[in-house]
Amino acid sequence: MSTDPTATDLRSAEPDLADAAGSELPRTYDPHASAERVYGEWERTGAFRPDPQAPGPAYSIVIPPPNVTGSLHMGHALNNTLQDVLIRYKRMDGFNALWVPGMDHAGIATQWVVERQLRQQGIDRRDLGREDFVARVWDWKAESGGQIQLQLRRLGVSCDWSRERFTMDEGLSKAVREVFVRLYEEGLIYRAERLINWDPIGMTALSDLEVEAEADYQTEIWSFAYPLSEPVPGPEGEVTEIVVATTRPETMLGDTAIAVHPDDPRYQALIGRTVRHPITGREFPVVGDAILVDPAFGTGAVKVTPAHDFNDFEVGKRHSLPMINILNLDGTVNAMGGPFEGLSVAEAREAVKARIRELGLERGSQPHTMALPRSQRSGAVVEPMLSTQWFVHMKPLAQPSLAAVEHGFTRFVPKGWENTYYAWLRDIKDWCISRQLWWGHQVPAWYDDHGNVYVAHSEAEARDKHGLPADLPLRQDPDVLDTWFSSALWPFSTMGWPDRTAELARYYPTSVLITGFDIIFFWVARMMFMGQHFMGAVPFRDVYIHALVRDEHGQKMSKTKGNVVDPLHMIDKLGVDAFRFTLVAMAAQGRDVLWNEARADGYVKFQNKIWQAFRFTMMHLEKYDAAAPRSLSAYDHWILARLGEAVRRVRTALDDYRFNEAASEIYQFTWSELCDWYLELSKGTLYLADDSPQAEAARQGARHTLLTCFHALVRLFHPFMPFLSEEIWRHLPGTEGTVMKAAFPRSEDFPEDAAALDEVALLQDAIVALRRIKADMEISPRTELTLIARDPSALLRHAQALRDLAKVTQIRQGGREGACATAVVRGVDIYIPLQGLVDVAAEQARLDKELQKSAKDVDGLDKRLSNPGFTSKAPPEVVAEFQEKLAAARERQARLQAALDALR
RNA sequence: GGGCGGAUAGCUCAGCCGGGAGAGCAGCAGCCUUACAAGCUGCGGGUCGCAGGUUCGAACCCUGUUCCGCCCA
Repeated sequence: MSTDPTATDLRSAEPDLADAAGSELPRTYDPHASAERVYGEWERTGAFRPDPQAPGPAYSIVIPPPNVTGSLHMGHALNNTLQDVLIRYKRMDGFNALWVPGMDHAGIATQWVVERQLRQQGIDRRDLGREDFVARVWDWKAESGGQIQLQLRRLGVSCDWSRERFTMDEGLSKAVREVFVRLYEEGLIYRAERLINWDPIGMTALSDLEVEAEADYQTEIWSFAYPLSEPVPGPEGEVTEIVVATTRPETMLGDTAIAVHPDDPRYQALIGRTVRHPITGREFPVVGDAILVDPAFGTGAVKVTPAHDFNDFEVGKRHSLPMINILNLDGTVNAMGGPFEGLSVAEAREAVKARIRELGLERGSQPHTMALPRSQRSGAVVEPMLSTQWFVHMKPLAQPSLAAVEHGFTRFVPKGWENTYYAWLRDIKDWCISRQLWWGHQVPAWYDDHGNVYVAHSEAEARDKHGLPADLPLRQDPDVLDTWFSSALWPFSTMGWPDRTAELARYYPTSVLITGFDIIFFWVARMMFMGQHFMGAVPFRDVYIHALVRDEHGQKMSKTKGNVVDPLHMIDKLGVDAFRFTLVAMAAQGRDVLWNEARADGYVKFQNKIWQAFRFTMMHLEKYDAAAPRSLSAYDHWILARLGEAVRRVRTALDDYRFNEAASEIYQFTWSELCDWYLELSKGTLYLADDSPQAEAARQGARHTLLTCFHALVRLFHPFMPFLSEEIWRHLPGTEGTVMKAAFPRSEDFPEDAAALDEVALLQDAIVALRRIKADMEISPRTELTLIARDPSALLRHAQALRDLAKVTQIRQGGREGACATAVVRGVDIYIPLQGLVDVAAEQARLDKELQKSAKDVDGLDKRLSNPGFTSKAPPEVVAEFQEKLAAARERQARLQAALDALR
C-alpha cells in the first residue's frame, strides 16, 4: 500500500495520518472526516480487490443488485452492512474474499422514468423510435442512474468496485442470450398463447410475482339474469332465467358459458340448455363443472369468461368453450364489446349495468370486499388477458432446486424460510418472461414473413443455423425479457459466464447470499435453478434471510405513511460506524428490525467510549518500550483471558450468522470489562510513583497489555465499525497498512487463565460490596474506609485497587471491632468499622435486607434439592452444582446473621 | 381458506441443548474520581399473552386459545 503513489500523496496531504502516533489525539472522534478520507484511499489502493491467483480458501458474495433507479433505503443499509461484516471478517481471516457489486436494469421502472422525462419535453417514445429511445435510457443512466452505488460507498461497503456489473452490460447480455437459446433448444422455453397478467398502463405482460393484491378493496357483487333461450320446466315451476353474480360486470361481454354444479338439483335440468346474451345476442351453454362451482356460494350459478379470468380459462379448456377477448391492450373495450367499443373498463362497467337495468335483468347488488390485483410497477389494475408470450417451462427446472435444499447443498438461515421456498417451487407455474418494453434484453428470436421463428444468438447465426438466404426478410421479436430473467443469472454472469473465467473457477459457487425474504421467489429460487442448470452446482452454500426494517412501532416504512428513515441522514447524524453497529446489533435472526433512534444514540456513545479508551491507551503508550523488561499482573492476565473469550464468542456468532450476538459481545467486553474494570485497575500500576525496577516492569506490563488489547479489539470490531477501527489502527504503534488487511484475532492467542479469573472475581465482588455499603448507607463516596478480615492476604494483594476503586485506605487482620458493617464475599467476611460514619440502625436495616434476600435464595435452593425427584432424576453434575450453590448460600446467610447479631 | 412469525421490565429487544429471568434506553439516588458528564457509582422494576399437558424441573417442548403482523390462494 505504501508503494502506491496515490496513498503517498494522500499521506503528505494529511500530516495527521503520517505522524499520528506521536501527535495529540483529538478529544472526540469525528466519524465524517475519517470516513471520507479513508474510503477513497481504500478504493484507490485496491484494498477491496482480491486476486483470484492469490492463496487462501475462496469466500465470495454477490450483492443483491439494487435497481438502477433506486436510492439507498434502510433495507439496503441493513443488507449491505451484513454483507460487509462477513466479507471483512473473512478477508481478515485469510480467505480470498470477493464481493461483487452491481445493479439491475429494472425494465419497467427505468423505462417509466425516462418516458416521464421525455413527456415533460413533449416527446413520446414512439415518435423517437426504439433505437433512439434506448440511447436516451443509457444517457439517463450515465447521468442520474445508479445513485445508489455512491450511497453504498458512504455506508463503507468493501465490495470490489472494479468488478461492478450491470445486467444490461455486454457480458451479462451475452449470458442472457446464451441461456435463452439453450433453454429454447432444450424445450424449456416456449412461445404460446396463454392467459397472462396484463398491465394496461405499462402495456406489458407481467409475471405472477409482479402482481400484488390490494387488500380490502371495497366493491360490490352485482347480480343479473341471463334469460334462457327456451324456458325449462323445473321442480318449482317453469325456469326462464339464471341469475349470476360478478364483481366485474363488464366481463359479461366475453361470457361464453354459465357453469353450475353438476349435482345441484336446482340447475341439473338446465345443463346442456343455452342462454341468450342480452346485449350481443349470442347463445351459449349452461355447463356442469364441479371444480369451479361451489353450490353454496351465491346463486350457485357462475358466469364464465374464459379469456379474462384464470379460473374461467380452465373451465373453458375443460368444456371446449370459445375464448372471446373483449379488451384492447390499453384496457379499452374492443369490437367484440359491440356498442361499448372504445370505453375503458370502468366506463364499460357502468354502461353494461345501465343497459342490463334497462332490460329489466338487474337482480341486485351487495357490498363486497376483495383483493384487487395491481401491477407492482405501474399500479394499474391488472387484467387477465389472452396473449402470445414467451414462457419458461418450470417443472423440470424446479425439481433439482427443491432437492438441493432438501439435501442440504444449500442451507437457509434461519431454516424456517426453506418452507417458503419449497411452497413456491412445489406449486410452480410456468414463468412468463416476455415484456412489451423497449428497455431490456430483446428476445433473441427472429420471424420470417410466414411466422416461422428462429431462435439464435444473433440474426446472422439464425440464418446460418437454419440455412436461410441472406435476402429473406427477418424481423426480431420486439419484446424484451423480464428483468428477473437476467438477475437469475447474476451469480455466474457477473463472473464472466459463458466464458470459462478464472473468477468462475475460483469463486463459484458463492459462499452466502444475503437478502430479504421478500425476494425468495423472485430471485433466490430463480438463481437456484439457473445456477444448477447452467453451472451444474447451486449458486450459494448458505442463504441468510434477514428481516425487514420497520419503524419503531413495527410499521412498514412507506412514503405515504411518512415514517421513512433515510439511512444517509442517519449516517450524517450518527456517524457511519455507530449507524452500522446499530443495524447489526438489532439484526436478530427471524425478527424484524424495528429502527429505534434511542438505541442508536446508545451506540454513538459506544463509539465515543471506544475513542476515549483509546486516548487513555495512547497516553500511556508514549512511554511504552517493547524491549524493556515487563511483568504481567493478575489484571493483565485476567483481561487477556477475557479478551480471548470475547474473540471466541464473536467468531462463533459470526460463523452462525448471529450478528446481533457478535455486536453485543464486542459491546459488553469493551465497555463492561475493558473500560469499567481493566482500565481502572491498570491505573494503580501506571500512576504509581515508584522508580523500582519491579514497578517499572509492571508499568511496561500494563502498557503492553493495553496495546495488546487494542491491537486485537480494533481488529475484532473492524468489520462492524470500519472507519473508527482504521482511524485507531493508524495511530496505534506497531501497526502498518490498513486494518482491513490485518489478521482477524484468534482466541488461541490469548491463553485461558482460571487463577487470574478467580482472583479478579474476588476483588470485583469485594469492591462492588463495599460500594453498595456506601451507597446504601449514604456514606459519601469520598469517605475513606478501613477494612478488616480474618485472612486479609488475598485482599492485601489488591490494596492499591481497593484504594482506587473503593477508597479503602487501610487493611487489617482481625475480627469484628465494635459496630461494623459486614460484607460476605465468596465466603469471606469483610468488616468495615462504622464509628463516626453512620448509625448502627442503618447498618442493621441494610443487613436485614441482605439477609432476607439470602434467605429467599436458600429457600429456593433447598426446596429444589429436597425434592427426591430432582436428586434422583436430574443429571448428577446439575445436582452437585445446586448443592454447591446451596452450601454457599447457607454460609452467606449464617454470616449475615452473625453480623446482624453482633450489632445488637 | 391454507401457511409462517411474534407476544418477556415503562419503551425497544436478547435469551443456545429445558437447569435460579437479561441488556440498552427510560426512572430513582449519589458523584466534576488524573480516557470519557456523550461519563462514573449504586438501586428499584417482570404471573415470560392466556389455559391445559409432558418433565424432577418449562420463557424454551406438546395441545388448545386470544391478539398483532406477514406470505400464499
